[in-house]
Amino acid sequence: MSLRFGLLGLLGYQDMTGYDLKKAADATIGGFWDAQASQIYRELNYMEDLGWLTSVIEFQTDRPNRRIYSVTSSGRQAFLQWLLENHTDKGHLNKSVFMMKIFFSGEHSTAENTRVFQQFKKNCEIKLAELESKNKQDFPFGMTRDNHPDQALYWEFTDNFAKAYYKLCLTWANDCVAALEKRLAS
Amino acid sequence: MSLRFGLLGLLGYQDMTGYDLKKAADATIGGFWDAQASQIYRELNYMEDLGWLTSVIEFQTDRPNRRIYSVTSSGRQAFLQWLLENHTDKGHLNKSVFMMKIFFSGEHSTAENTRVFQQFKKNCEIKLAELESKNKQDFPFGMTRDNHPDQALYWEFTDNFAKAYYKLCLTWANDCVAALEKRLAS
DNA sequence: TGGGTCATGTAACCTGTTACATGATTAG
DNA sequence: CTAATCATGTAACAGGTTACATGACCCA
Repeated sequence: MSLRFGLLGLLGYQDMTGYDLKKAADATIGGFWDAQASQIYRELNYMEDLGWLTSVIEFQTDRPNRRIYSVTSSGRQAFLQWLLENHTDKGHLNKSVFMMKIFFSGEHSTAENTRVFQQFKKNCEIKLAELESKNKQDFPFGMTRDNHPDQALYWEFTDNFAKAYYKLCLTWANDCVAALEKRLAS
Repeated sequence: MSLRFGLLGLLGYQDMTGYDLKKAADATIGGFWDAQASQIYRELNYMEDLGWLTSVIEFQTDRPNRRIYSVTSSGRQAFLQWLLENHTDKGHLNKSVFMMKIFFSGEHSTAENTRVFQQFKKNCEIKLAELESKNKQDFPFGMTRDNHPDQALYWEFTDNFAKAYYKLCLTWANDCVAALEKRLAS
C-alpha cells in the first residue's frame, strides 16, 4: 500500500516510466524501501485503472517503447490525503528476521555467533559506505536538491536516519561481540 | 515465514497453546515482531500438517478447552536448519512507512511537520518506557533467564538493540525539529 | 560471444492484516 | 451491569516476493 504512494510521490517530481521509477526509487527511498520492479508495474497499472495516473507511449526504434506516466489531479489528491492520514506505522521496529534469529541464537555455539555478528558488521559497513557515496551525488531524473528546496531537507532527514541506524548497528554488534568474548574467557 | 520459526523457537522452551503463544510472543519477541493471534493459529495448524508439531487437547469445564502444542523432532530439525540458513534479511532498514512519509513531507507546512515529529517522539518514549519496565520481570511460561542461561544473553542482545533503536529515534527526531526551527527562524 | 542495459510485464505464491464469530467466567 | 479474560478459530483481502519470459542493442 505504501509503495503505491511512494511511486505517486516520485511521479510528482517528474513524469517517468516504470523502469525509471525503479531506479529513482532505489536512489531516493531505497534506503528504507526495497521496491520490486514487478510490483512497480503492477501498481502503475492499478493506479491507471483508478484514474490516478495517465500514460503515453513513446515509440522507439532502437530500444523497447517507453510508457511514460503522469499523475492526475485525483492522483495528486490521493497522495496528499495519504500524507495527512494518521500513521498506523509509528516508525516502530517490526518484522526483523535478523533479530528473530539473534533471539534464538543460544542454540548455536558462541564462536559461530561471533562470526554472524562479524558478517553483520560487514554488511552494515557496506550500507554505510553506499549512503556516504550516494550523498555526494544528486538524485537522478531532475530530482535535484535545487529543483526541490522544500523537499530536500526531508530527504536529508531520512538519509540521516539511515546513516545513524547503521552506525547504531555497528556499535551494537561490537558490544555483542565483546559480551560473547567475555563469556568465552570466563 | 519467520513467525513460523519464532513459534517453533518459543515452543522449544515450553509446550503451549496458541493463546499462550500470543502472550509469550508479545513478551519475548514482541520488541521486533508483532504477532497476530489469527496468524498464530494458522501457522500452528499448518505446522501440525507438516508434522512439525503435535497437539493434545486439555479438556476444561469452566473455560474453553486448550489445545497444547509440542515440537516434534522434525520440527526441531526444521527450526535449527532455519537458524543456520543464510540470512536473506541482513538486518537492513526496510519497509518503513514512517520514513516514506517523512521523505515526502516537504508537501506539508513546517509547523505541521514539527507536530509530527513531536508525536513520533512521544511514541518512542512510550516504547522505551515499556522496554525498561519489561526488563525487570522475567518472561512468562517458564522462560526464565535461570532456566535458559545460554539463551538469556541473546535475549538481552535483542533487548539492547530495541532500546538503542528508540533512543536513536529520539535524538534523530530532536535534530530534525532543531533543523525545522532553524529554517522557520531564517 | 557473453554479459549488461533498456524495457515491460505475467503468474503463482507466501505472508501478514482485518474483521468477524462464539460463549462462559470473573473482577470491578 | 459491564468489561476483560480465557480460548479458538474462519474468511477475505492486501501487499510483497520469486521466478519467468521476451528481445534488441552495445561494449569488452
